[in-house]
Amino acid sequence: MKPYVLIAEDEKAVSELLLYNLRKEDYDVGIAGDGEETLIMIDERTPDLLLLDWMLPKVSGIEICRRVRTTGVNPNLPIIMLTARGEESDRIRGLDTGADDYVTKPFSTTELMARVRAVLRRIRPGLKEDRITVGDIEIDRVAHRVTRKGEDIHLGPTEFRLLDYFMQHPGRVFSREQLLDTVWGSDVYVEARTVDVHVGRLRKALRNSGGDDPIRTVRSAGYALRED
Amino acid sequence: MKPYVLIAEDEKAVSELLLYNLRKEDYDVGIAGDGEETLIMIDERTPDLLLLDWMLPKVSGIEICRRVRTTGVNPNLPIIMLTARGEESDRIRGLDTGADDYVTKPFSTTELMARVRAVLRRIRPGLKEDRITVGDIEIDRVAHRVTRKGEDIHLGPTEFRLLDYFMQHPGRVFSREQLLDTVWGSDVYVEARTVDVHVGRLRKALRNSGGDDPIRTVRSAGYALRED
DNA sequence: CGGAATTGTGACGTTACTGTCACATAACTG
DNA sequence: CAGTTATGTGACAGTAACGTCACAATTCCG
Repeated sequence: MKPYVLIAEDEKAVSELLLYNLRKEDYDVGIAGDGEETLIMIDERTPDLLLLDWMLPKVSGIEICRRVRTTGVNPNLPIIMLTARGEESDRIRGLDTGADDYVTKPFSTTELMARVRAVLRRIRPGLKEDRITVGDIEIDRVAHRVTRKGEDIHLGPTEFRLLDYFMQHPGRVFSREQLLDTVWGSDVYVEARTVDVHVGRLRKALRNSGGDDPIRTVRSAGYALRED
Repeated sequence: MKPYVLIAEDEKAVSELLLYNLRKEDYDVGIAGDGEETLIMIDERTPDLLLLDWMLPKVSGIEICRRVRTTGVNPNLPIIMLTARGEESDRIRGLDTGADDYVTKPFSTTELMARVRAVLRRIRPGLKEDRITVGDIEIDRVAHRVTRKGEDIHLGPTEFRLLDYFMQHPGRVFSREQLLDTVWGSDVYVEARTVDVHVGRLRKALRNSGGDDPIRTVRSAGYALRED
């Protein structure tokens, strides 16, 4: 199951940047805009990680941190503090209140994501990342494995990437050119018709494990994965 | 019992400053001056926390970090990296290698102490076991012994580490580069194809004790251990 | 130091994947 | 319905990846 990361952040721009990047790394994400909301959302579903702004309306980040540590459902809930302040006294206060890590705004997203991975790896060692299920098809991007109705399906590298891409955007139609750009790479030149052949191979492989064709041909537009 | 903190730091001034402050906060403290010494001291008495300089003579800090994570007596040993470098790429590399936290020199002792408290306060769930079983294969990391269906299997050091790493992440595919980084070490250069040969040897050894090939080749991606 | 064990690497045969063509089939259009 | 356009698919040849072997280099150990 995907790790659930809760963002408690007042600034819209920051929280949406985080949302975007966390989703890209395949986490479940929730956003709380102020302190009260944060406490409620933690109660509703215990996050695996809390990205917590120091300054939050209504209830401050540091107060939330303290409450989680002393009274929360999961007192060990990993917390990464976000703050605009850089003064040392505050940093120490943040860590001593029980935050596991501390990032100063403006932060680099790449670095923050690395910290997120570091914290989550600690909490859930051997975490199964990156699994997507659409209908009866499941793709495990880490194990590089595809199953349909539990049955294993062998795909070549290109077919795998193709399916992977479709499954990241179920229902959406992609032109042959788009698929070539993203699945093949923008720097190689191959005929557009090649996509047809590989879609055909992918279909064949998926058909072998029962069920009907999950790929929809959209005439004069491209292909899409059925949402189901 | 007092927590035992091991300092691995080349600079005398820094390590003595740390020693002084850690003792003041009532920790047991050990000091290792270079990489080799660090590895020996970890063997002698497993620390509760390692303060690890990035640049160490003989064996680099990052290499020690990696070894602790992949082959150490306690792969979950908390590590705080100390470094003079501040470049982002290094910071990320440090975190991704498995460091729990990261402090840039010159650091404030008060802040570092706060981080030490933060790390030690944290409870580490799911300590890595001495023994792992995947399918009919069992690996005993303490006794350095591998069995399949009860039968003993002799593996060379590299094959052992390779299998160990696979078994820590069953099902997950690793590229040759990843395997070289983690199993061989980030500082040695060997051909990627070397992995093939060792995987071949591992396969052969495992096949000898009956059963079929537990290692899955993922074309153009790498290798993985079958989960079973 | 010398033999044994372990590890690295070039060579080579084999397999699997890929892109393209040619033609068959299906879908649109008027 | 016939012509046109778009799509499906088998065949094939070129290529890259793979597994294994043989041997070289290195390390280990007495």
